[in-house]
This record gives sequence, structure tokens and C-alpha cells, in this order.
Amino acid sequence: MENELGHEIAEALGILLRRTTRAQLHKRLTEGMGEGLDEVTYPVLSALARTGPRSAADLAPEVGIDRSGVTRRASRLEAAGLVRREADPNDRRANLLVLTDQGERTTAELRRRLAAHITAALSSWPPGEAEAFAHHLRRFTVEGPFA
Amino acid sequence: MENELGHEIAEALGILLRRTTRAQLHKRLTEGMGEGLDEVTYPVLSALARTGPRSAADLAPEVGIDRSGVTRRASRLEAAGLVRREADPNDRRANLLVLTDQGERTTAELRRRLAAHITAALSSWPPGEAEAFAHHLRRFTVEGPFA
DNA sequence: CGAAACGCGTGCGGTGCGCACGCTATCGTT
DNA sequence: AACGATAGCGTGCGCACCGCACGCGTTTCG
Repeated sequence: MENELGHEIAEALGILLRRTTRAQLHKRLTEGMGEGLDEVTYPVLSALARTGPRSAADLAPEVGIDRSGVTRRASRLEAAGLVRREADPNDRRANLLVLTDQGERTTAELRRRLAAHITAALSSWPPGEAEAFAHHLRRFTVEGPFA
Repeated sequence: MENELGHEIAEALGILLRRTTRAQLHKRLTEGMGEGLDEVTYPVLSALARTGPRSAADLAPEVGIDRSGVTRRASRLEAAGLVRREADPNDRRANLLVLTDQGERTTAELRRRLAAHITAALSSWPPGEAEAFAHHLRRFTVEGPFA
């Protein structure tokens, strides 16, 4: 059959995407963690952890929503003590979003849990295959069909 | 460092998930296709194509929303001519959701486009590596950390 | 120095969801 | 056979979130 490989990857990817919804991951990873973690605001927190302190406007395309949405989510994270607004001394219009210490700890802990979860699940793979998969997945992600 | 592999996979997977949002995929795949395709209602259409005719209640957990939401989305798909409601002859309470011919054609075309897109992007990979990746991805999906 | 532009936060209208209710059909018990 | 209990579907209601557009304060440039 034509495109057998493409169909197989598409099917597996579809299943994977459906199983890694924000809600599913959230329930899995935040088990017993401190409060203030919100399934809706998490993308902002995560983007901030990845890119470092940025303004709401700069964060918007990364999160995939409007500037106003980022502002509102950031307000919630601020109320939860995970993010603080820091005035830019050079431009007093600007309002950088910065992770607080608690925010840093929380994102680091989530990253650690996720990595540990993945590592545990791959521990039974034949030696070398997990490394090969990681390498291929990175290439597929960076320069693949969704680059 | 501990869990290097888990962190690498988590990072690549994170990037991939962020790039395969419903909105992104929709824009990419429905380019120039017929109307009636809705980014919100698509999950219902897709679930129907995968599992075959089912009731709204049975479809709800597959889609990840409430029964009422499935009903409303199905109504939109029905108005668009992609889905029809078929009374179950055995149980006249039941109301099966069935893909129309146009619905079948649409989902098949989307599947074809996605597979072609993936195949094209992987055509430059060294021979055998794409097959290995597909195999690993399937195993990662079916019996991996998100099974 | 004044006007245009910029950056942020908020009000408003729209949309989608979950919950709960009503209606119809089926099942089970007497 | 009849009637209460149950199942399944669709809809009204309240809530949450988003995008757009506006207002206010700041900066920049002519």
C-alpha cells in the first residue's frame, strides 16, 4: 500500500497526542504537589521556564493565545506566588514576568517527574534502542514534518 | 547527569506537542478543503472515523468532553453534512452517530494528506531509520509512559 | 515640546463546557 | 398486563475562557 510508513507514524502519533492532553498530563504529574498549579495557566509557567523572563506580549505567540490571555493567566500565577511582575528599569511601560523561587522549584520538580516517568517506562527496552529513539524523535521534532 | 535520556525525550516531546496543537494541524491540513470542517468539532469526526458508528455517550470519553458537548458538536457536523443521526432499530432510545459519504471522504482525505506530509518529510532520512523510528514510536505509544 | 506610537491591563461580547432537568423508550417486578 | 424504575438523548442555565478594542501611562521622534 502507498505511504504505509506515513500512515503508521500518523496513527501512532495520533494516539500519543490524544493521550498527552494537557488535562491527562496534569493529573499524572501534579499528584500531591503544592497548590497554585492550574491546568490552564501551566503553559504560561512552562513557557516562562523555557525562555526566561519575558513580557506578556512576547510570551503570547509561544503560548498560542492573545496578549490579554497571557496577562490574565499571569495574574493568576502571580496570585499563586509562582510568578512576579518586575518593572523594567529601562522602560517603565514594560512589565517583565519572572518566575519566583517557588515557581522555579515547581517547574524543576515537574521536569524531574516527567523525565523520571519516561525513564522508568523505557528501562525495559533493549539497550541502545531508547537512545536511538530519542535521537530519532529529536530529529523528527526539529526538522520533521512539523518543523 | 541523572536521567539524561528522560530529559531529552521530554524536551523533544514537549516541542512536538506544542507544534501539533489542534489549531496548527488544522490550518496545515485543511488548506483549500471544502467547508464544514471545524477545528472544534474535528475530534468528534475523527473519533467516529476511528471507532465506527457509536452513540454520543460512548464517544464522550474518547473525545474527552461531556456527553452534552458531543451532542452539540455532532449537531454541527450534522448541519455540515458530515455526520447523520441514525436511530438504532434495536433500541429506539439510542441515536447512533454515523459518518455520511461526505464525512468518509473528508476523513480519508485528511488521513491521506497527513500521511503524505509525514512521508515527504522523512524521505531524506537514511534508509531504514524511518522504519526504526516508526517501530519505536509505536512501542513508545502503546506500552510507553503514557499507556 | 507636542503628537504619534508603544506597552500593559481591563470591559465587553461571543463561544464552549459541565451540570441538571425533561422527555421518550425500555426494563423489571408483581 | 400494568406500572414504577431506569436508561439514553437533547437542551436551558450558569460559568470560565478567549479575542477584540479601548483607556491610561510612558516613550520616542519630528
